[in-house]
Amino acid sequence: MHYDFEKTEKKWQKYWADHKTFRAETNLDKEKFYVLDMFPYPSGSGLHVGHPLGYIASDIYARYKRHKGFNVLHPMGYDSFGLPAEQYAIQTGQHPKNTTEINIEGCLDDKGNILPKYVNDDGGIKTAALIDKSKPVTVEDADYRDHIIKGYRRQLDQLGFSFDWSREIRTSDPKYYKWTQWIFIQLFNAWYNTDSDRAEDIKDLISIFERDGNTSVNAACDEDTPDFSAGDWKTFASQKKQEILLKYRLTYLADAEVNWCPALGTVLANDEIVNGVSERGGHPVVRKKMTQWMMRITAYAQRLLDGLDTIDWPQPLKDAQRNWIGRSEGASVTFRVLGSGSMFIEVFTTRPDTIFGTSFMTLAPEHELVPKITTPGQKAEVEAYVAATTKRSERDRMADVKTITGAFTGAYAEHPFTQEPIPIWIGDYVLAGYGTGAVMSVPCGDQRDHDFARHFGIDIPNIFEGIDVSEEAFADKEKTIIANSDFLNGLSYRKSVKKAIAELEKIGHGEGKINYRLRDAVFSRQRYWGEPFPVYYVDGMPQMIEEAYLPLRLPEVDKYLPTETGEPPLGNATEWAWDTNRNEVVANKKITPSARPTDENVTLSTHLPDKNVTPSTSAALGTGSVEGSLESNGVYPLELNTMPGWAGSSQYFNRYMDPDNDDKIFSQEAINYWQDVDLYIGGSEHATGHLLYSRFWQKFMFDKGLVPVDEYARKLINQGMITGMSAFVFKINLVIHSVVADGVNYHTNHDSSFEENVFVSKGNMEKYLETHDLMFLGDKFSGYVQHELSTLRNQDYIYRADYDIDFLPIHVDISCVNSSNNLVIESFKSLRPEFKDAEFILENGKYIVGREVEKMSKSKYNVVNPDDICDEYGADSLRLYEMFLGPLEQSKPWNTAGITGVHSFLKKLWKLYHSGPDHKPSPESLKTLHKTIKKVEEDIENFSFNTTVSTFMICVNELTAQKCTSREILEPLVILVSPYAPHIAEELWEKLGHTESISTASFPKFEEKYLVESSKEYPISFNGKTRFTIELPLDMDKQQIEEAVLAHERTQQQLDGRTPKKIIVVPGKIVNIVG
RNA sequence: GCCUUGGUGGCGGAACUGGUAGACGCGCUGGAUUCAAAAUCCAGUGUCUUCGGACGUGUGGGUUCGAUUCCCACCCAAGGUACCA
Repeated sequence: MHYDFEKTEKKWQKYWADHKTFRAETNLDKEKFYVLDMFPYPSGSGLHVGHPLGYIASDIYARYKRHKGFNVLHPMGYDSFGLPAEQYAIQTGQHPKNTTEINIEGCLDDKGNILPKYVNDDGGIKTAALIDKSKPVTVEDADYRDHIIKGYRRQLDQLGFSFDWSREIRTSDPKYYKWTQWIFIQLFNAWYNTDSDRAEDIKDLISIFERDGNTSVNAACDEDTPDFSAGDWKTFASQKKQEILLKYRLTYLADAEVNWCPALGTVLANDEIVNGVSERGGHPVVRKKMTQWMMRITAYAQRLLDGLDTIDWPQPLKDAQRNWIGRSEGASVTFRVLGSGSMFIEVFTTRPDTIFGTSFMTLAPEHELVPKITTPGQKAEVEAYVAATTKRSERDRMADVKTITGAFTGAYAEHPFTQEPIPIWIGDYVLAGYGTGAVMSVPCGDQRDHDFARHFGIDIPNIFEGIDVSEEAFADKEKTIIANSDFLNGLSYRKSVKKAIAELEKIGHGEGKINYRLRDAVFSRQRYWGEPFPVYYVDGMPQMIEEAYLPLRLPEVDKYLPTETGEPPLGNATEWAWDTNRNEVVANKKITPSARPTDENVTLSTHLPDKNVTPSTSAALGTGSVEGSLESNGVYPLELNTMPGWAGSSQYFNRYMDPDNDDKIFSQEAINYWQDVDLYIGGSEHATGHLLYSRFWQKFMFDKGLVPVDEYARKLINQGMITGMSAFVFKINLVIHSVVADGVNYHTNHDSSFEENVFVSKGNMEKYLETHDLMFLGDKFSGYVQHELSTLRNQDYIYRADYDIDFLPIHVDISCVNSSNNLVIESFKSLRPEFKDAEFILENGKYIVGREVEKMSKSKYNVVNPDDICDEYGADSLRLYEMFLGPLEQSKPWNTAGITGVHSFLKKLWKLYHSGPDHKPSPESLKTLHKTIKKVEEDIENFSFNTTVSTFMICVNELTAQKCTSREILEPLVILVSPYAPHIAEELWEKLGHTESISTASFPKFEEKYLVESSKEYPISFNGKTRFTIELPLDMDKQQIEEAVLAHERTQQQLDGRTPKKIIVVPGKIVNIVG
């Protein structure tokens, strides 16, 4: 009976689905274990072999925990809002809802036939259902399956994962995003009390305002929040009160400097920008002021930092988050601007101990005081400089950090201690967005200040004892001893910082302060395919839709682009107004007349002084009628922005615990039982995005008393990338150039290049590069070169003619390359028609391609599809092989050839269970089994899945050699294997006579007694180098071992008459003879 | 520049708290089986060698009876981050 993996795998996948084997239920009698994967964005191009790596690992762990008796929650879903579906919609008009559904469900039925709803009347297949849109196909085409989207679900199912699909969630499903909107409302109705260090209800804040005003409130709020008394509060109009409350809410509207990406027509968060361009598409990003929803994540900066100490996450990931939050300890210091009366410049410094070394101050060019303090004489220069910096893009400024630029404002500040005047400069090395946008410049202690001072000829006073600072700033805190600094003289760094802060506080010029790099997160996106905000505007002020009327569903639109007036795509909707009487979405035309957006009232600007605010959300910011107004009919414009991609992923892990609950985000029973994620597996690219935002929301939910713990994932593992083995052909790139003499001058012409495609085999290319001999590049080509050169050289006006050759590597599809790196030229030509006339220069009759490890991607033609691997070797082989490839967290290259190793292991395993009747096990077999149990259990607990696979191989090799057919061995063994290769395990389990699934069979118990040995092969080493081994009984003591070893003939031979100086005996381990 | 992770055969990778470096698999070589191929099975496979052995875990030092493992300095690669005051 041979191993028919196809039949076996289909059979058990069906069994698991039919019997709902992996359905998780709250079960108070069993200990819970929650294993979570980062849910995927279902893209149309499907999975490649790299994608399932983490899912396989988590599945193994989940299955292992079931064998260990845990009640395991192992859910899966889709992060299904996102840009690709929207861009596809813009191109084709297909509704993102439909393409998303097809990407998940696929468009085939169980038998592989295309579903009728994806077939057009003419028999063609609707484009959304195609992988390759360039090839229209019909159902009659034999190979249509190659062009059809198979669907994420089907691709996942074929790998035999033990997901509880009854808990599936999709972020774009209104039943799910209802709760994303709900959390948004909770955040809106909350403020952060710094005294209690938690989020509290906004109603409580209003009570405080009514009682005491805001002067006694210690809260996370906007910088520009004015002070007011209880009396003031009572006199404020409703609108004014709402404006003030917005400055405290955990999600708030503000006109912020945002990263605007014109090409994508949307703003981007900091973590969506890489090297100054958009992460998606690489488009330029500019700074722009826009009114946007923001998340007050900065309120949680310290707790996000502290929480990292309590969770078992990878060090690099924790470091990335710490870095991103960027806490620095220091002091804020205020400097009075001389002759200005009461203007002050506030700076943040981490080195208050160096305050006596301040010889100038530098403001960011955008600093608000710049126009106010600049003297008439310096005005022209300063304005020119400010104008020049504004023109430079963020990217230019980043790229060019070496050039020192700046301008003197003509103004002076007063040193808080010495009262000396300090010149105030502006310079773009000071960033407006960090700290206060101003620094006290201490050139002796900071290299940037030093460079600036030297460049502009400013004094460099020295305040360090015994250090020369004329050439370079001195920043070594540990070696610092302060001098020339009045009361700080002679003190170390630590002491002088303390003392300086104390003195500053005494004179009211500063205080100890902690500064964070973390900024509040922009939460608005000018896109269609995202969660709508549950927000409408009355009188320009945002109002929340009542929870009972959620979800607010995405409206239908004609097109998915911004409107002609520059509004976000939702501006195209004609039914997008909120009727506050009927609590439903109604047509825009019903909006209260005065609430309609007009050109004059588009800004929310009563508290927003800046004139440059872009009305990107003009309808959203329209003036609604005042409450109780006579003309109000209660219909108001809805918000036109949608939420960013991370909104839906910030609480999904909790929703899985109770995914169908329509009354609550989740029941308290469910959250109290399942608590938190025990193991979370996913990519490290989410370090400063999803993994930070979700921790923030979890802490908020914790403050609200909705979740029992404030960190949601105890352990996190970043799976490494599986890279592809790209293959290249090398195209000859020829340039012939000649130097022309016209009697007076010489100039170089690039006369011609070779237009034909000639590809040189790798060996020939290397030989050419070594020898520069044209014969390695083929007769035709070298003939061409010779001919061109001699033609040129025969011309009188040519002074010199020569050529350059280099080789352009071009990716070839790895399916055209065999395991010996030979190119199958015919398949290459048929896949790439543009090269159908290309010529190939072979070596030994073959074309050898170049290989390089690269990220797997379609554009690199190096993608390996798991479907193909499953067809040829089966899911169990694929699962084992992905684990066998190397450590989970490491990145490693895929090499399909190697899979035969694990595949033949499975065949050997199968044979072991089909080779004879039950016998009593031999002691050797028991030993083999128990050392396997021990090792496998240790390895799984350490997530060392690659070594487990080797252990299985060793075990099966040994049992085969022992001709073991004993049930007492084979039954525990198949349980060990089951998490890794579940299909074959179920089949063999059934073969052993079981009628129930193996999935909850109890994990075998390791028993030491089978491993006890009576003797040991002692390695005998001389000066640490092992030379031979001697078998000795284990019960010998040191003395006996030493005697036995010294008496051995090979020892005498090795010593060659010398007397050993020393003999180290470690019983049970080693003997080392020195001398 | 800074932070993090890593560097072991032709390749992927093993090696527990310092104790026989190269497990396991791929590839390669030879053999068996076969009309032949595939599949399967057996043997070998770090380098050099005067066949005694010598040398070998990025480089150079150190600690130790003994170092891939611990310490110091440096080199290289990958990822993150950057005028962060």
